[in-house]
Amino acid sequence: MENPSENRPAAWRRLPSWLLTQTAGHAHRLVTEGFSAAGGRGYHYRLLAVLAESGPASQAALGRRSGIHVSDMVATVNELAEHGLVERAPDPADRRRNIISLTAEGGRQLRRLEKRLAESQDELLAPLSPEERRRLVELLTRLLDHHDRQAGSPGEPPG
Amino acid sequence: MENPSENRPAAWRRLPSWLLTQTAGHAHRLVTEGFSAAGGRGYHYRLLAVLAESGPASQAALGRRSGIHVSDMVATVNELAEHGLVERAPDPADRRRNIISLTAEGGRQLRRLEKRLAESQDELLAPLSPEERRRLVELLTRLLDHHDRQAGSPGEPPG
DNA sequence: CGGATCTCAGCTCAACTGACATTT
DNA sequence: CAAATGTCAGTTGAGCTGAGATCC
Repeated sequence: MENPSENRPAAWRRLPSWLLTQTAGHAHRLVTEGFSAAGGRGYHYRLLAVLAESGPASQAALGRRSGIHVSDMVATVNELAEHGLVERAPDPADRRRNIISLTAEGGRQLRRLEKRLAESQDELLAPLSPEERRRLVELLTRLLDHHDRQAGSPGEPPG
Repeated sequence: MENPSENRPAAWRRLPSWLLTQTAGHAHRLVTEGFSAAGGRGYHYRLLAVLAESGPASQAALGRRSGIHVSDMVATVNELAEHGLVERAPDPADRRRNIISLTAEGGRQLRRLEKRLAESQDELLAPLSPEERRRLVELLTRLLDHHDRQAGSPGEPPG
């Protein structure tokens, strides 16, 4: 029995999991490059965005809302605070907590990062029509909702 | 200007890049768990699959066909060879090369991994109908082909 | 010599784990 | 006491870089 296919493209390159992880790799690269051009990174954007949307909060609460791990939150807040984009202040009502708040410069940086992010999305979806983009987003949203509810501990707030 | 939304879900959770990286994370977890249940890992499957499809070859050639980096190929071949799933033999025609070939036991392990992989795909796509799965695969394939051609050095063989 | 091959050590980056001190 | 919070050190896993030895 000789091997019937010496030059066939590997079968796994059409599998959904492969397509997903590979396109996600490209997406991650594009987004990272965009953020980097504005002097930021993914965690910076996520923290700034949550601060802008939900207002000042403790590091633990921000971690839950942004999906950033508590121990990574420490470094992220350090970096943003060093550049004056957020402020760390002790919570007088609970001395374990730091209250993190967005500065005016932090708000401006957030807008820069949002602009880069929008450009990245467009570059990522370049080969798809508007209708196709909507369908892709809809299918991925269904997948993500399903698996988030599946894998997240039952009863846990959906972040 | 008070903040108009204290509890809105973060905007970026509907962005294509976020949906892609998150669903890819779930896909990666499901596939890894499946492989692990059969005593294997992603690199093992990819190498065994390429060997079964293209036949024995040098480590460098296998690396190009599987997308596994040459230096990771060393460890992957070591692990598979330790379990008797592949064989390493010097190439008499070119003493720089090792010719890697699949053993019978390696073929059986490949079939086990393929079965687990198929199960993972089904679990990943559980919330989608057959028609939706086809559309998702088609859209992702278009995205991946576009960005592979975009990012891969022009003139490079498409792996 | 240039270039390919194999090997090893180490790095990156996002995510996570474990431990610890402090406070509630 | 248990639980939450913030901090630090270290780990994982996929992918990559750099260097060296060997060979074509």
